[in-house]
Amino acid sequence: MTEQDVRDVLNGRRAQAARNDGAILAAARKVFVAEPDAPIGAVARAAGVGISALYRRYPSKEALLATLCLDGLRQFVAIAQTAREVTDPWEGFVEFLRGIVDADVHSLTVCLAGRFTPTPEHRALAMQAGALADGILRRGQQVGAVRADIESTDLPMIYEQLAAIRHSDAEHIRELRRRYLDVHLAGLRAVAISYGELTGRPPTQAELGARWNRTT
Amino acid sequence: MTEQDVRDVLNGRRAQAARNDGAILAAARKVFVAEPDAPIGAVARAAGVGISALYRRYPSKEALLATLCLDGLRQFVAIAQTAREVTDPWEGFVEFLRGIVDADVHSLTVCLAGRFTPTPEHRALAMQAGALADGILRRGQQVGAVRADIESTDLPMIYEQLAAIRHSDAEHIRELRRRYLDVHLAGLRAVAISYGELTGRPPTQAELGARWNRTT
DNA sequence: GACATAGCGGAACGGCTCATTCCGTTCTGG
DNA sequence: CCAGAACGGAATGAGCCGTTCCGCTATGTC
Repeated sequence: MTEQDVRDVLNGRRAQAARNDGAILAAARKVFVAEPDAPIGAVARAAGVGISALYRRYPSKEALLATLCLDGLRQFVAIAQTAREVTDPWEGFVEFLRGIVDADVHSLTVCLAGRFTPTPEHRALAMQAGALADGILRRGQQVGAVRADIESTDLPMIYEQLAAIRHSDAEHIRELRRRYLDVHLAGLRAVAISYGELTGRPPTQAELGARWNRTT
Repeated sequence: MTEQDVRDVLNGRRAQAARNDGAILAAARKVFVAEPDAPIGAVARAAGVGISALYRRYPSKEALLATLCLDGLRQFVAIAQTAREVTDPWEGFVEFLRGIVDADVHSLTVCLAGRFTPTPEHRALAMQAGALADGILRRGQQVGAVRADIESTDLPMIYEQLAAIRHSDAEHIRELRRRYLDVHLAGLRAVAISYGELTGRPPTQAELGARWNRTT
């Protein structure tokens, strides 16, 4: 058994399949985060496998999306729980938002919702996620760090706005999102307290102008 | 002639056609702002006309989009010029952003760009629009109202984020966008100056939760 | 060493959407 | 009373995409 396991790790049909499991899920995440209604063939290509390798694991596109979304929700909960451990309420709030935005969890959850029939598990996790976020927000408000006229239903709108930033490659997107999250945070800070310098650089003229250059 | 003109205004094939001109453009604006790649039939339905009425005026979907975008750019320029007249630099900056967001100009311009081949006129107007916005921003910064680490290429990202808010009906969307524009403005105000209370109400739980309720 | 088969790549299929065209009808302006 | 402008909507044809199917390979077992 041991010897076989070792072989399985390196080559062997079964090991390859196991590796494909991860590759497919990772590719799906990348593809669907970038383009929520990408064709399923794009996922296969990104994973470097054929379409059938994909259908062997998920009976339909919908099932794949549902799985992906479930992952996203779990990630959301994990991020929120980590942020809750931070002692300073404001710091925790900031870490929470940064975590959500960096991991692009919003694209994995809300942007995918509506494209598959949610299971009770989806709903339960979504509710838990909401409750956690609510707690983090309230804690920040109670110590006067976060402005009081924000409600927990405002938070998804913040993620949504930041998730709408979709320029070029993933690396650059993260940088831009962090920049504008800083603006949001400055706006969310309780009255008359500045949050600090912006991080990252704004987009360049060339990047923005690219949209006007189609010639086909 | 006079008598004929009067009749034209009330009924008459030609008058009906003239009215359709406006109806079609208005419908197209409404439809494409809400859903940038809506089918052209949706525009016809929204305008209450047949498809051929539409093709009589525009040789293709692309031509319609190009016209719409041109309108949007002109509107952008008009809004910026009005805002520039405002004496107080900060007030002018605020009015500018509010105007852009309320009129959903971003959806008419950038969101449509890439869906048609831009003409030189598009490019020229886009450049003029950019220059105007740049001036409004700089003026706000020079008097210390707008934080200094913002650049003019940041502005389109602000519109883009706000344009991403697309819940339910137009009325409600405007309210929400104003609310979050307030957050942005608070974040854009120069250090240690609060911008004021949020306007509008956040989305309700029910609105947000609707995304998890698909059962098909 | 042979074979049943898990796992796979990718072509083929069928349904659907959508831009565009076409045709018969209606009504108007002269 | 008619030529034709204007129109509504069905027909067309292309393209996209989810899903299925088929032939192949390498593996694990007897």
